[in-house]
Amino acid sequence: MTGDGGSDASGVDPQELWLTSDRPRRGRKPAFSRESITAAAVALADAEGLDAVTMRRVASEVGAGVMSLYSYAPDKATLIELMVDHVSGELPVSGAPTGDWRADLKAIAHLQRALMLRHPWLPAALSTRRSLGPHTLAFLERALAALRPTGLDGAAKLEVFAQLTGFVAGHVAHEIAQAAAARSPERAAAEARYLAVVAADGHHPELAEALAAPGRALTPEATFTRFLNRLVDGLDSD
Amino acid sequence: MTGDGGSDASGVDPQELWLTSDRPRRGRKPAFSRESITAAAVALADAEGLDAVTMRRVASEVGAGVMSLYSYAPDKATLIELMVDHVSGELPVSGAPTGDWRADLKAIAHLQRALMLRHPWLPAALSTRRSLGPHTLAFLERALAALRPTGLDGAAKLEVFAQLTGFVAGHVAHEIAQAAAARSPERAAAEARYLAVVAADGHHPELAEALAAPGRALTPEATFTRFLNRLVDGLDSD
DNA sequence: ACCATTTCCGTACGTCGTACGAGAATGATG
DNA sequence: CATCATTCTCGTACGACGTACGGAAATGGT
Repeated sequence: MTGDGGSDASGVDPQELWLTSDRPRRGRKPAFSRESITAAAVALADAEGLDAVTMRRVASEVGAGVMSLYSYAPDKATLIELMVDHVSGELPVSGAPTGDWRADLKAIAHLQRALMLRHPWLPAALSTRRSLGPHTLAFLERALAALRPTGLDGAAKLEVFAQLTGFVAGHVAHEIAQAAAARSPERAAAEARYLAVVAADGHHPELAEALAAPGRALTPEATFTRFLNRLVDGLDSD
Repeated sequence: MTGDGGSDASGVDPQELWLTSDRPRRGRKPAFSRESITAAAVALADAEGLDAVTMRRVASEVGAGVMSLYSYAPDKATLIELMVDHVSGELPVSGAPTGDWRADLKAIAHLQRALMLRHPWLPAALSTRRSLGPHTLAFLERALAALRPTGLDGAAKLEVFAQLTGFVAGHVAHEIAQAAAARSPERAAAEARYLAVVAADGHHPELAEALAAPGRALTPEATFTRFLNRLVDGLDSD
């Protein structure tokens, strides 16, 4: 318990993390940094998935002892929040509102999607908890600015942003799962075989028909854009 | 490796789980059942959350040895899929299409939301993997029937259902998180304090304003309905 | 009576997050 | 420069997890 202003990452409030001032005047000098540890964790997750992010792996990646990490983040959940905010720093914060708030909102969603495709673990990490780090907040600020012309009240604007983010995360998660399934033909074949059995049992005529009608191959991008347009275009109808 | 038709739960294909015929003619009689184990796991998750569902806890809840569970499900992930399909059995399968497919689709979404509120671990369990058990398929069949009047092709109908489910899961997850936050005033106060600091730093004018404008208190139900309407009402605009 | 088959489950292994606390490094103070 | 409080480093250890292994027990077919 160091009171406020210490650089250690303990504290009751999760938010207190983002408020820690950076340099204590006494004591041993830190050999690592929150930044480098977070970056290593992100690189690990990008390369091998979120499950590969263990305290031991991150520590060895960064050349530290395992327990040293706990000087920079009080627990693993916090480290993941740091990761989320870290990659959120890749989101452009400039690009002020154009006046067409629908277009602005769609552009924002596309930025989020691109980020999540670049860091496929992000939707899963977001589903655990909402982070409120500086980069996340900067992007939120941009989204709120874009929503200004709607005249919505504060709570509604925040709600729209949360909903939009949730929508993008859900879509990208699905998109990634599809891509992964397509990459392992054995799994895909097994599922197809199973569905064929179900379709043949006579109790699922609609499913049978849906599977029989091929439907044109649509890029994930196109599907995303279509649903996004539907959601955003309906946004001011109360 | 028992070939096909055995009651053990092994097999390369995850789907094979749902195809296992139930009674092998030889060997010791099972002391438990997939059903009772799954039900115990569901009860546990309902009462203490998904993290409380460990093989040891489920086994002790059901009066079995830990390793006995593996005669009924090949691994924990499969057990969770069983749980998902189990609670999906609570979804009414009757209630044929009324002809107004938008209303039907909205009703379906409301049913899903109610189910997820009753089993708050469900959104998290769904985010891991899509299950295709008999109850899930029965409900999918109903949704496809409701979508028939749209004239969408098979792939598009499946996509719409996946998207709708994802939307509901995302919304309910958010809803549950909000409710949990509201129930622990300390956390809420900490977050409010933190946001106040951020709002006061001058770099987040939009956020400051959004927080200042109170906005009427809207029930989660109302918010859900609003977003759902937006999504569904835009659905046939190509 | 025998045996193939299936289930039951105690034991054990490797991995995880992380509590503890001893040692090393540092800046402030005399 | 000596002391000391402070801060960081990290080896060790603990409990909990998923689950592989394999022997014991039960069952139905022969």
